[in-house]
Amino acid sequence: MANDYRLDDQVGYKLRLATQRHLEIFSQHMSDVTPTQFSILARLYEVGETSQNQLGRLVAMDAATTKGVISRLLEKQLVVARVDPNDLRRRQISLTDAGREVTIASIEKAKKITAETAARLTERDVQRLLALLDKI
Amino acid sequence: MANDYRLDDQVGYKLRLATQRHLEIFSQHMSDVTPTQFSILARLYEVGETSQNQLGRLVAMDAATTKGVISRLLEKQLVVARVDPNDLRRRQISLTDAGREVTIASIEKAKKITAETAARLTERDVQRLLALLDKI
DNA sequence: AAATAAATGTTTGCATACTAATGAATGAGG
DNA sequence: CCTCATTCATTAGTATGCAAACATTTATTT
Repeated sequence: MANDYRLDDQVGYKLRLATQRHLEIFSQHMSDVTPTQFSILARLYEVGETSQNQLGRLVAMDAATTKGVISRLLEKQLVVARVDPNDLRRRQISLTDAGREVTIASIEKAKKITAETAARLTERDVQRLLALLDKI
Repeated sequence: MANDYRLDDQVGYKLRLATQRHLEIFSQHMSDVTPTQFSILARLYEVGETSQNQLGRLVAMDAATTKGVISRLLEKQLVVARVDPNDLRRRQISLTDAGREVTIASIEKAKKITAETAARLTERDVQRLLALLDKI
């Protein structure tokens, strides 16, 4: 029966709504960079110079997706790319000085974003939510 | 300090990962329609003929986004549009026979998708997750 | 009632991200 | 050496999302 199916109670549907809400909060606080771009920046800041593909893997992005994100970050001059002399297929990506500044500032903003997204949740709720999402 | 920030522990980041996983499961089971398209179909099946904008609102989509989704459903001949004679701005959207069939079949698939997405969660976990996502 | 303003419905154009398919460089085994 | 499988990156095509624009209707004012 299709009558006992309620769209509003589906995990996927609610995931979309929650993501939507989070994106809205995100763009309010951080208009210069998208969430995807930010995650690349934050990861790059953590690990230092890395190959494009590897970097993508570190944030669970497809190589093609990573390519697009990196292109946009290059345009904004937040990162630079150089060909790895030891392996001509690879492009080593690293933060520019401007990129580092933006990243550090963005991380502070990101904390607020996370806080606002979880505003109606207790600290325990957040931990529980993260654990549940992990299991998916 | 930017050092006490861990990308992997952020709600937004994990939301993206969970969504990613869900999308993968979704496309494996339902390749003819995307999640967004499906939610429109499912809602349309619930409520019957509705204006495009109204329909979008019922699944929490922007009017512009809705337009795109409906266009694709029109191309696939799963829905039809007719101008509301009482209000020439409105386009009334309804399911075609084929659309109804696809929707009913898709709802069954969707149940499996939800089940597989939540495979590692208990029934209680799912309820908890839905409640937590709601609070976001 | 005509004129104007405000609200609503839809569309267009542009940016972002994801997928599948392709080309280039590398390295392992014959 | 080769050639073959693997890895890295890119290209082309599709879907979703938002801001701004346009068209129609409704409300308000004169």
